[in-house]
Amino acid sequence: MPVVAAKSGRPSSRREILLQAAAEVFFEQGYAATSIDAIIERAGGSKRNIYSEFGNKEGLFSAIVTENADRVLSTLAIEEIEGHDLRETLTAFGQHLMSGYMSPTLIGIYRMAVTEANRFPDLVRSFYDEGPGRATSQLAQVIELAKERGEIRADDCQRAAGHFVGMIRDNLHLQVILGLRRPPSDKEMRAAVASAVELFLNGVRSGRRK
Amino acid sequence: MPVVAAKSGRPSSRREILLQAAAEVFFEQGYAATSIDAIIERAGGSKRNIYSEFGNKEGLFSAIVTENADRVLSTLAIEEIEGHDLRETLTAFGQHLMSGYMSPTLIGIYRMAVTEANRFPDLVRSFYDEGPGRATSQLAQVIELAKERGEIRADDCQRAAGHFVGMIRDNLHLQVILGLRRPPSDKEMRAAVASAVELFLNGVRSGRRK
DNA sequence: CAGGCAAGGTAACGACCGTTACCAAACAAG
DNA sequence: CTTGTTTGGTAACGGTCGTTACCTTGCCTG
Repeated sequence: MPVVAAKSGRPSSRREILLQAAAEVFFEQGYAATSIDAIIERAGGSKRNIYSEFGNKEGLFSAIVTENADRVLSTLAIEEIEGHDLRETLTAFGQHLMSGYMSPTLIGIYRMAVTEANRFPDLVRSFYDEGPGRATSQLAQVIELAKERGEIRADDCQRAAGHFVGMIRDNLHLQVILGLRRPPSDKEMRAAVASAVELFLNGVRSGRRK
Repeated sequence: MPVVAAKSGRPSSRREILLQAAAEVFFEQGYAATSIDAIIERAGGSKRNIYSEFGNKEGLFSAIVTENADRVLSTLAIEEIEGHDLRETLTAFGQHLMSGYMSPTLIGIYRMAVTEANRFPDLVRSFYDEGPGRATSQLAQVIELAKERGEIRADDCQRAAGHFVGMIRDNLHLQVILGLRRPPSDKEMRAAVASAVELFLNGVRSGRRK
């Protein structure tokens, strides 16, 4: 009775194809509006494939979210907490953050997380914790260190970090999520991040002016 | 052949009941996962009601979004552009903005707009334009005036306004949208707005320190 | 080569959904 | 009271969906 976790050991290329096709359809149509037939139409083969590999529709969805999320959310992390220059660290982190948020995969997962929050509360919870939540906490550490070095003043570093990631998302992210515009180019992203960093730094910096 | 705009003149209380019940179910389950039966179960009567009043499911959905949005999005507007003190204006505006964003109605519409963007592009477009878009533009005007008065320096007022509304949404809005926490209390909202205003002002202010 | 076994395709089942045809009840007009 | 009309409830229809039973195919083993 292979109900659970169908043969996760074998690295099947078929599985990858199914996941890829399913992700595309899910991201376009949403969970409820996506039919297994539509996925198979894109992936080839038959429905029997999906039910052998993932059990059912929810299993397929969970697999997509967890596997893609693990891969994409890790890019939101800061690699070097101990950056020498705060402005450089913020800029680099902001760009990482923004290109992560703007990636098609994260856009798709984000969209689904919003509407399927009631159906998959655990998935959504871990999505937030390991993505935006962790990124914000890491940034808060960076800010805390800069505060201890006396470079900035901040009452609540966690809150300040939240403000920063909020500025990074901005209306740009909202517009992309709503399908009102395409993701920004690298140049646009750099400009937006630079502007946010400037605003953030000069609002938090203790002494000198640039 | 009453296909269009079924008798919009008469102020029917029945219509209000249907809209209310439908909004609740739509907001909870999403568009695709909501059945007409589920709405009727909550509103009473029979499906014939809905099809007489709204034509079909899409018509019902459009009615919900437009009527609710008109009412809620107007609260995002700034009443007095010519505020005397910038900090006061930003604070008042930020609180308006945040309580608007956190209202159950806007949360629900926001959730649906995200996933049904492909199905209702015009609705989503006008939702953004008349809501976040207009709010940001109005704020940009306020900032522009303050800049002309020499109170602040800002390269791009539209962008700065975007940063501000981004800070207002913050992770709080994201968490509420994802169903990870309940909307903040008035006290929490005031604290978050005050913090954002402080960060924004000191990053943009030309001369003095507080 | 023969036999068993896993994998995949086909088609069907039962449930549900949006929509509408049909009918009964309420009501207005004469 | 009678008749025509409008409103609202019932039930059914066509279609789709998730899921699975059944069967064919090809492969592995002896």
